[in-house]
Amino acid sequence: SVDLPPMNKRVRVRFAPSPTGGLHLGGMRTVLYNYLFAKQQKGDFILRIEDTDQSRYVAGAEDYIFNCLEWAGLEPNESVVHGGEYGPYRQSERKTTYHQYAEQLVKDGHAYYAFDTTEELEKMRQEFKTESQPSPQYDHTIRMKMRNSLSLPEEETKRLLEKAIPYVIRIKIPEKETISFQDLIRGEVSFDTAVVDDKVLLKADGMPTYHLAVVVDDYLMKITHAFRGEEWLPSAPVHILLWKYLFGLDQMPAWAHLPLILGPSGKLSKRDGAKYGFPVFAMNWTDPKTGELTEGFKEKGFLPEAFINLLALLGWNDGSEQEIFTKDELVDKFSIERVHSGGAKFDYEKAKWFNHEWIKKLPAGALLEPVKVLFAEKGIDIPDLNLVKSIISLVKDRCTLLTDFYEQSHFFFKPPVQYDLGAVKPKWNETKQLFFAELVRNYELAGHWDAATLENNFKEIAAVNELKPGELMLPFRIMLVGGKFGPGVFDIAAILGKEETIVRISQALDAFKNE
RNA sequence: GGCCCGUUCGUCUAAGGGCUAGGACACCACCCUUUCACGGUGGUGAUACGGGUUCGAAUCCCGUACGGGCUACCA
Repeated sequence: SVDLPPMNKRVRVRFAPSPTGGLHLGGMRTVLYNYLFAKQQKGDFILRIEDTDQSRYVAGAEDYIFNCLEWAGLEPNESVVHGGEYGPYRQSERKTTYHQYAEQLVKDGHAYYAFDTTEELEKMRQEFKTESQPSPQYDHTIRMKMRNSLSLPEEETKRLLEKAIPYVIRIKIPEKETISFQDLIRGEVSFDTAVVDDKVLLKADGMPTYHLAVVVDDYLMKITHAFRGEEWLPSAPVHILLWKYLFGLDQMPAWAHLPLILGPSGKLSKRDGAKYGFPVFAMNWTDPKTGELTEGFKEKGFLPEAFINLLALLGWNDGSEQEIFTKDELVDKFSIERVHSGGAKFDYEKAKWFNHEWIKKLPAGALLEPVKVLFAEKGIDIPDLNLVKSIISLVKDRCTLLTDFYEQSHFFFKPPVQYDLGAVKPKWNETKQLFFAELVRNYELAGHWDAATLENNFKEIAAVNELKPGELMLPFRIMLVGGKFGPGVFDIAAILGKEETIVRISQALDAFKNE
C-alpha cells in the first residue's frame, strides 16, 4: 500500500437557531460531536449559521450561539465571526453563487422554474387531497398540472420571466430511482425517488433554501465530514441528487445522522424544560419579543466540563465502563461509529450526577472563579482567596450544582441571623450552658487553632463534666451556623478562627438564655 | 395516510452467534457519620411480540406492535 498524504479534514456543523432564538441540547450535541471528530482528525471545525438578520429571526440569536460555544469550549476555527479562507460566510453575500448553480441545474434539465402562487399551491393541496394521501406533494405526479417551465410552453415561460413574475426554482426529482448512501452511524440507507417531492431550491426572494445552500457551500468550502440531526434523513435524497448533478457523488462529504434527544414525551423541547424544571439550553436565553426566559445549564450551576461530558455520553460511549471524561479524553476516544442510532431520553438526575462528579474531581482553584461570581451575586464580597479555597475544598463534596456553594458556605462570611432553636431548646439546660462558658475560656487560651485540637479540648471538657460530646455537638453547630447543616463543626470553627468562633458562641448563649 | 429511522432494567447504556445478560443514574436496606452530604456493602429491576436460520440468537432474517422523525418559498 502507498502512504498518501493525509487529506485535510474539514468538519462542518450547520444550523439555524429557532426563530425565537436559543440553542437546545440536541443542537449543542451536534456541535460537540462535530468538534470532537474534527479535533481528533486534526482538521478544521467549521460552523455555518443561517443568516440571522432575516426577519424570521430574533435579535441577538447569533451572538448568543457564539457565547454558548465559548462557554462550553467548542469554538470553531472558521465561521461567520471567526472568518476563514472560504468566505463570504453570510448567505446573503453568496446569493449570486447560489443563483448560478440553480440556473445551471435548470439548463441541465435537473430543475425548473415554478410560478405557482401560495394560493395556487394551497388549492392544489386541497384538490389532490385524498384519504390515502392527506398531504399531496409537488412531485412528478402533479408537476405537469402546475404552472412551471415544464408544463408551460417555452414562450410563455420566457414571457413570465421577462415580466419579472416571481418564481422559485424546484429540483426535478426523477420518477423512479433508488438512491442510497452510507451513513457513518446507520450504514446503508436508501430511498425511492418516487416518493420524494420537487423541493424548492431557490426562493422567490432570491435566497437559497437549506437544500441548495448546504450542497453548494459544502462543495465550495471543501467540507469532508458533516454530522447533523436525524430529522434531516428524509431530505438526504434531495441532497444526494444535487451532489450528483452539480459536483459528482465522489465529492460528497461523509455524513452521519445523529439520533434525537428525547424529553419525557417525544423530542426534547423548551416546554419540557419549563414543565419539569430543568434547563434545555446551554445558557440563559431571553426572547426579546416576548421577554420569556429559558434557563441555561450555565446559570443553573453546571460546569462546562460536566456539560460537555454529559452531552457526549447521551448517545455515545467508548465501550468501557468509564463515564467521566475530560474534553481531551473525549477527543481521543470519540468514534462516530459508536454513536447510537436510537434516540436517547434526557435524564436530569443523571445530568446533575455528572456535575457533582466534576465538582468533586476539580481542584478548589478551578472552582474559585464561578464561586466568586456566585457570592458576588448574593452581595457577599470575598476578601481572602486562600481562605475561600480551603472553604471550597471543605464543602465541595456536598455540592451538586455550583449554586449549592452558597447554601453550603455562606455562614463562613456572615454570622447566623437566627437559630434553629427547635433543635436545641428542648434539651437545653444549665449544665450545657456552663459547658459552653468553660469551652469559651478554654478556646481563648488555645495555642493551636486547628480542628483536631478543638475537638480534643471539646471532648476533654465534656468528659470532665460527665457530658456526652454527641449531645453538645449539635448545639455547637447551631451556635456557629444557625442550623443543622454544613461540614464538620470543628472544621467550621477552625476556618472561622478563634475570635469569630468565640463571638458566635457567646452571642448564641445569650440568645438561648433569652428564649 | 406515505416514506425513513429506531426498540436491552424506570433512565443512559455494555455484551458484534457461546459464562448466571455487566455497569452507571434513580430507588430501597445496612455500614460510616449524633447535621447534611461524601464514601462503603448489598438489593429490587431489562433483551417489545411472533415466526424463522442455527447444536446454540439480545445479537442474523422476516412479519407484527410500539415509539420517533419527515411529509413548507423553516431549518
